[in-house]
Amino acid sequence: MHADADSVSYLSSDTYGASRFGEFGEYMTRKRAKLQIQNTEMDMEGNKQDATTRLFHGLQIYINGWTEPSVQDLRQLIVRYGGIYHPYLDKKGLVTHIVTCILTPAKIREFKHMKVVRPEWLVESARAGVLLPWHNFAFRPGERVEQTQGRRSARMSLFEGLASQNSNKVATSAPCSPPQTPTKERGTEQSSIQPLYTTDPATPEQAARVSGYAAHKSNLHAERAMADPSWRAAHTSVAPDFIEGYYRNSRLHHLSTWKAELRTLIIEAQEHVESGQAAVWGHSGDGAKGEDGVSMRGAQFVMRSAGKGKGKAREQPADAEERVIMHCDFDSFFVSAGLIDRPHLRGKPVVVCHSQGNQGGASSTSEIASASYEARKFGIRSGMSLQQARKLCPTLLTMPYEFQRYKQLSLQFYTILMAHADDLQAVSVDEALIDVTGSVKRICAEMARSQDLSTSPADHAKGFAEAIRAQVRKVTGCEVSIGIAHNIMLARVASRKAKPAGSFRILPQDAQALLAPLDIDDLHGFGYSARQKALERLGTTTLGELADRSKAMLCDALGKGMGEILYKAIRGIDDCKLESDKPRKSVSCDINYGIRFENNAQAATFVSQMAEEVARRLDSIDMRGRSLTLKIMKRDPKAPVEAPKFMGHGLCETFSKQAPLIAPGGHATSDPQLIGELAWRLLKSFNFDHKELRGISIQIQKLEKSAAASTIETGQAVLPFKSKAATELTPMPHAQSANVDTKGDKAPAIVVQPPSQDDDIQIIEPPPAAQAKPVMKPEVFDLPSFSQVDLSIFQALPDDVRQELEGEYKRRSVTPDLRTEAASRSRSPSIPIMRKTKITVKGTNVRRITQQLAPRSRSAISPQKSSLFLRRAGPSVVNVSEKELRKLNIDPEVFAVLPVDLQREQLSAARQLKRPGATVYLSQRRPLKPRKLKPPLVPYYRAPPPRAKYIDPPTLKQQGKTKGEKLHFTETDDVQRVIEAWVNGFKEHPPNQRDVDYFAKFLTQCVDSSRSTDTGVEKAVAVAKWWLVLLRRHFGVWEHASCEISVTEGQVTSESVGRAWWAAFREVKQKMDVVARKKFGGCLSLR
DNA sequence: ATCCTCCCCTAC
DNA sequence: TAAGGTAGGGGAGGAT
Ligand SMILES: Nc1ccn([C@H]2C[C@H](O)[C@@H](COP(=O)(O)OP(=O)(O)OP(=O)(O)O)O2)c(=O)n1
Ligand SMILES: [Mg+2]
Repeated sequence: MHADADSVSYLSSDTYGASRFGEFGEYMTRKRAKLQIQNTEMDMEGNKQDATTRLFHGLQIYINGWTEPSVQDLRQLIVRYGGIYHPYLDKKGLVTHIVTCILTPAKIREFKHMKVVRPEWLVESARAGVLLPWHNFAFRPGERVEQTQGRRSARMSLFEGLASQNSNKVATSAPCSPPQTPTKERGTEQSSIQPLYTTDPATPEQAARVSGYAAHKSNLHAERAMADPSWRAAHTSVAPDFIEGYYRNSRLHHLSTWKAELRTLIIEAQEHVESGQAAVWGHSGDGAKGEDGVSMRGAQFVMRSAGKGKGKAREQPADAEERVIMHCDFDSFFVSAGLIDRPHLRGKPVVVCHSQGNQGGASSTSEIASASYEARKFGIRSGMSLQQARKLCPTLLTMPYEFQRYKQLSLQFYTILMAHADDLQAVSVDEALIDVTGSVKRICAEMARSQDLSTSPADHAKGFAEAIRAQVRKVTGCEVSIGIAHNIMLARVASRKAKPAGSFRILPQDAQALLAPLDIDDLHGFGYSARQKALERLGTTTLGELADRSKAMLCDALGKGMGEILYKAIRGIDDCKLESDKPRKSVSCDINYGIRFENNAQAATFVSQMAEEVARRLDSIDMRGRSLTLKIMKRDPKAPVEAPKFMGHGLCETFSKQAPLIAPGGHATSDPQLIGELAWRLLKSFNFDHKELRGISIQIQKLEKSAAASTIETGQAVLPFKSKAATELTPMPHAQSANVDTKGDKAPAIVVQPPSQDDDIQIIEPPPAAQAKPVMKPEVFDLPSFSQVDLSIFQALPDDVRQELEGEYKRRSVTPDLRTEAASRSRSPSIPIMRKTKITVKGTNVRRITQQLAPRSRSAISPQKSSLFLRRAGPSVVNVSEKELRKLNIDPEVFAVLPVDLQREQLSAARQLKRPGATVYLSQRRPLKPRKLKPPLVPYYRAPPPRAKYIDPPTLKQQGKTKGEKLHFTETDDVQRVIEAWVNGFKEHPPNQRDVDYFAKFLTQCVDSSRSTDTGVEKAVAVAKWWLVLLRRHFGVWEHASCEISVTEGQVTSESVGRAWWAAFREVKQKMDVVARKKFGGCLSLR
């Protein structure tokens, strides 16, 4: 597809920085030619999309009895043209028209006040390409015509409204929309009820909107199951491990958790950039808990430039109209992810839900998380129950959840976005807002210079978006769509317009016209309730009609805040800024599913388990709270004991109560005991019957950073072990055998080295060692405590610096025990010890050095410690003057701490680079000023893209030791060199399995041979980390790729090579873990 | 006016 | 079988 090639040029030209995806480079020379093509194509983008696919938009049709054409055909027709088909008439409020050929007298009476039409209406309208007046086709029983009046209010859909400026998308797709604002299936303005897609409505009002939902009916499956005491004991809230199992399977839980994690990662990345820490290398060990690779914790992103710095004023206010905001969102994310391993299902109606197999599907209340665009043509949406969907499409196919994969794809996605964005707001696992004002500006400037073709900025913004899309597609195999505009609200509107698989830009001057046909709930933040208020109090819900209401009127109807937002939105205005750095304000744990208690003790136990869960979450982010809110869902007296939804809460009344949460000293707390007791007290105060409880939520507010955040608690973990063996994976039903990731080892990796293009600098990657990350992920054993500081490095510091550091540790009541590395705490992770304080010794930022000392860096740097670091204050061991270093923008202080080989690497790269514009990440002595223009980069030259030429690769054995027996790399130094040579030698080839085995054997022996001493393990871990560093350096992007290694003959791509290396890595890591588990009861953490 | 509590709403 | 979680904006109405 040419779009691909063209867009690639945006990222790969020397103008924007070569992409790390090697093959992009080959496009460079053809840049201009391609631009021509691109421009031509864009001219044609005005092509009208087949607007007829929205012909029946807003229609909700029930087909009565026998018809000609058949019901099946009519249903296809309806959904094909954007209408909604109702298999039942149980929700008359939803249905706009009844189609029929024959009516019994009873039916005639029943339908007297409804719009009853003949099938020809649909057929003829479809043929005409326009919706004909329905009354011309009104059904007349006998001779008599009962003329129902009313016309379909032409509520334009988002897509109709924008049809004429459609982007390059596949034209045949049905419209789509997010769950809360589904394509407007509601019909007329007077009586329409908005369908709600959920499987378990909590109020009668909601229930009335759910098609096929009868609130008074019990779920028979559930009744039967609940009648069995042993089943209850095992599968409801009284089961001992209910919470764990529940969360493991809850998509919404994962969604929420990922979002919070992503926000944290973004904040961390910003902090690093701002502190001059540029690229930081860290990575995840494995999800410490049974979570097993689902957590994003430990991942890291590298931000291209400091976002709107906290505190610092944003450099250019950037004329509001000049901002370029992109809303990037995967197309049917869960489905797309699932299709990666199921290419045969592409193009079919598919959904992701728990219920698998087509057996129980007919009556399944399983909720659909995501529907393919093909499925959407049938009217299937996120949130629907499977049974409901099956009625709409009997041939519907299902796929299971693959949470781990979603996480991986998301990290890859974010990594790419981070490389291009000036600022980024994480919206969801599959969705982000990015500010690319600076990038686009640069592109425009460069384009204007390099060719006198004066193309408009719009073209470049769109081209840039396509380039990003192409890159994400290449790395993830999934489509994202991108909406572009000068503010967030419009970018969101644009992205919906862009879907699927497209991009779309809204220009300021077009905004109002584009918005006019939209409905109020097409706007982010406006949903059902706002729409109802607008309808009731203002008489309309379309933006065009609301445009003449005064601001006061809107505020009156919707409240001051929302009214003003709407008033502006209608005019294309949105002042909201990207929120990339907002701190969390609450932490909660909600469970409103499967709650069924038979006695008070069970309820009490459950509450205390939930309290433990919240406490865990608080600890994991080093927070404590001063306020607790308990929220309860209690069965509505009118509702059946067993809700229609299997184990759901059904119709409920909700209650909440807040109370101060106070620890003994009057302090904030995260103590599970205290939280549990308070929550239980509050629950009891309601005096509810335990049998009626259907949902419980504990929420902690008034958060404070825990004091322990800067303290080191003593704990047990000495080595970077996981505290507990990775519980065995529950492999996804469809787990690929080749996918190592789904086996025991979570891909230890999370750090995808982002392609850092888009800047006027050639691609360089950070030398892993150089950016050892100081900030430890708040993870159980991974603490940047003093005790973990590499003493050899510490001691190698100049005296004054070391003393200052010691003093600082002491000051923080951290007991620096220079004799042992043992101390470290078990839980509450810590914060970078010197996060807030900047300590300076002789003009040197000590913090940075401290960071170099962090354990992660130690091992990331290289397996060998002392030998390499035995140099001190001097500029470096390598023969270079401090002056030259400074000239090269290398901070001598930091340079000094690097291992020799990296010093050399860095030096030669910097020398080779010697491009004036290049900023070196280490050069942050000076106030890093030009934030966007000079993103902190690292003077590490990245090898050119793989070439076709074959290089006889060295083998492990060649490298050093005699082959076979007694693997004696006694010197880690040797091992390091061997690995490096190995990886370097095979950069363009997958590793030999024999070498992998050999290496695995060596490492497992290291682990195994260590008994009382930890030296063996330490060595093994260090070596593995070094390997990891090398792999990241060369194949960073593929780290999270799924692992099927499809090395089809002859087809050796950089991707297949990368994947093969990662697979090898995981294989070895797994083997090491097996031994480690046996010996130490835990996995090895490579943090 | 401004806060606090108990909601409701929205989003993914 | 199924796994309807969560954080944050905000409004109504009472306490201050
Ligand atoms: N009610 C919902 C809505 C979403 N999701 C999950 C599954 C989706 O794949 C993912 C992203 O949500 P989107 O709203 O972005 O929907 P999709 O990505 O599936 O489709 P699209 O973005 O193309 O509209 O979140 C969910 O589990 N339940
Ligand atoms: Mg999406």
